[in-house]
Amino acid sequence: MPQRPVLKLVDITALKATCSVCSLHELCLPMGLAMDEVEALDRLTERRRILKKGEKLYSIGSSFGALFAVRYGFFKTQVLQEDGREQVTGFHMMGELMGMDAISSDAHTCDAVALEDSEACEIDFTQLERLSRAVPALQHQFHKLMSREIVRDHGVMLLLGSMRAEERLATFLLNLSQRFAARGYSATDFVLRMTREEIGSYLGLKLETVSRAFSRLQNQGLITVQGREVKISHLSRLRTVISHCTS
Amino acid sequence: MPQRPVLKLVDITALKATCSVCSLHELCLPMGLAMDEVEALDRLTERRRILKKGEKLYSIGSSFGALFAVRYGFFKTQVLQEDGREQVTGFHMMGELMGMDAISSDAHTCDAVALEDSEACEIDFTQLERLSRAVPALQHQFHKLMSREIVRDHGVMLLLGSMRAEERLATFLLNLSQRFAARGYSATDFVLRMTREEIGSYLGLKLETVSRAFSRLQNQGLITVQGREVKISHLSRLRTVISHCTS
DNA sequence: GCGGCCGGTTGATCTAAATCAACGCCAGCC
DNA sequence: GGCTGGCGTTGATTTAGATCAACCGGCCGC
Repeated sequence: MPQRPVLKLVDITALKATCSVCSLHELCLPMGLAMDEVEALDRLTERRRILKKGEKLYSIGSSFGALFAVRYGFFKTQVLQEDGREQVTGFHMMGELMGMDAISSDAHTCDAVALEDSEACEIDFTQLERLSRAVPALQHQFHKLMSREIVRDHGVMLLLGSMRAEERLATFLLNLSQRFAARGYSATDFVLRMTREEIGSYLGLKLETVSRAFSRLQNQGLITVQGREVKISHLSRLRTVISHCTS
Repeated sequence: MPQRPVLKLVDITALKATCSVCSLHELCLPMGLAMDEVEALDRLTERRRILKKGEKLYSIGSSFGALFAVRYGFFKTQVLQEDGREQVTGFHMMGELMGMDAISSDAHTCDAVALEDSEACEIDFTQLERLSRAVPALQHQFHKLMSREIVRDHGVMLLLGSMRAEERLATFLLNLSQRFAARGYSATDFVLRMTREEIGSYLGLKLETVSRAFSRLQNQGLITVQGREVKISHLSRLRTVISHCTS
């Protein structure tokens, strides 16, 4: 299995417990909080949602009451248009916060679908606002996470607006690599949780184009792909693909 | 001049004054606040930034200390890549909040450029966080505005990822129309503040393609364009362009 | 008044990616 | 064990938009 935890990971019972002992501490909402503050946060996140592959965490139009933090597993979020066209707006892995799009209208504006068996913490939003009024560090961390989402989206807009297929795929792989690395997994060997079609939707490409881009990166000796298993052979050279592609 | 205020607008001295008397009340941060709460907000927004066309409100990399609310005028925000390619990430008109991308890293991640002579309120972010801890309605309104930004970006991602040129332009025009209308201006007659190239960058198209798309919409009798003056002759038919284009 | 430049339009040609199509592989299931 | 359907790859062809190029009109500065 190409994904190897490198950080010490707490055992499975601890994983089932609260923020205070959660290994995602440094990625998620509790970051930077004092012990007693984390314990207050614990009380907001008692509900867990366990999902099988393919199940929805929430749907477009459903009423908004809580944010979700990915505990383990993998999600995609997608928006759709009247005519059925859909666009994957993001992939979400452990420690990442989902559902912030719903605050503005009190209803979810996208579907969140588990791409493998997953678990998420449910964080009541009214209570989160209440607690963050009392805990400045939590308030600020929450604002940072919302802001990060905006920055991430701008990055995707740059990608969709001005990159060619190969650059898009390289950018996507490097982003995954960096996020896996931040979680203690290998930056170079990982298994994709999504289909070529989902990658294509996210990158604004058709699945055939994604497949060809994979093959081309492989022929250039930058990566090895076999289905969903990816090995990045040259992280630094892969970086140079972006914006050196052609023009 | 095709842009006619329809709402009552306060006179120019009032416009120069505080949130309490600002005509953008219902669009901006003060929305939903009680009178005394708005007055507290006033104290955070004493600084004004007046910019000539072309000047920058802030730049990529500059340190973050405040958000900005557009008072009058028009801005674009853009991100750029090492190789110089740039992407317009948004256009911002009065009542809209800018700079939220900078919270996550304490530094601005995009340039904000005035597209005409403009003015913005500077809102110290530390103080805004402090005040919003005391005023739940302000806290919630701020969260809504950040969330709206995320939703907006998802919409652009959908556009960039799955629409054809004509649909993209129609979507863009309808969005402007709706925002002008919300501010008491005509929904059908307005003057664009940006060049074809800037529109193109925002929509992921080259300027020639934007120009041709304008011409095609005009030939279909949906709009009238003369340079930057746009008249939407068939709002509802323009809406059907989106997602009915071909496929 | 004139020249130059910027922004915009339009035409001709090129090209990256979409589309159409065939095929291979594997997993799950009668 | 063989069948089926989903997923992925690859090839041939088409096409939307990019690129290259010419031209127009208005504005600014000299």
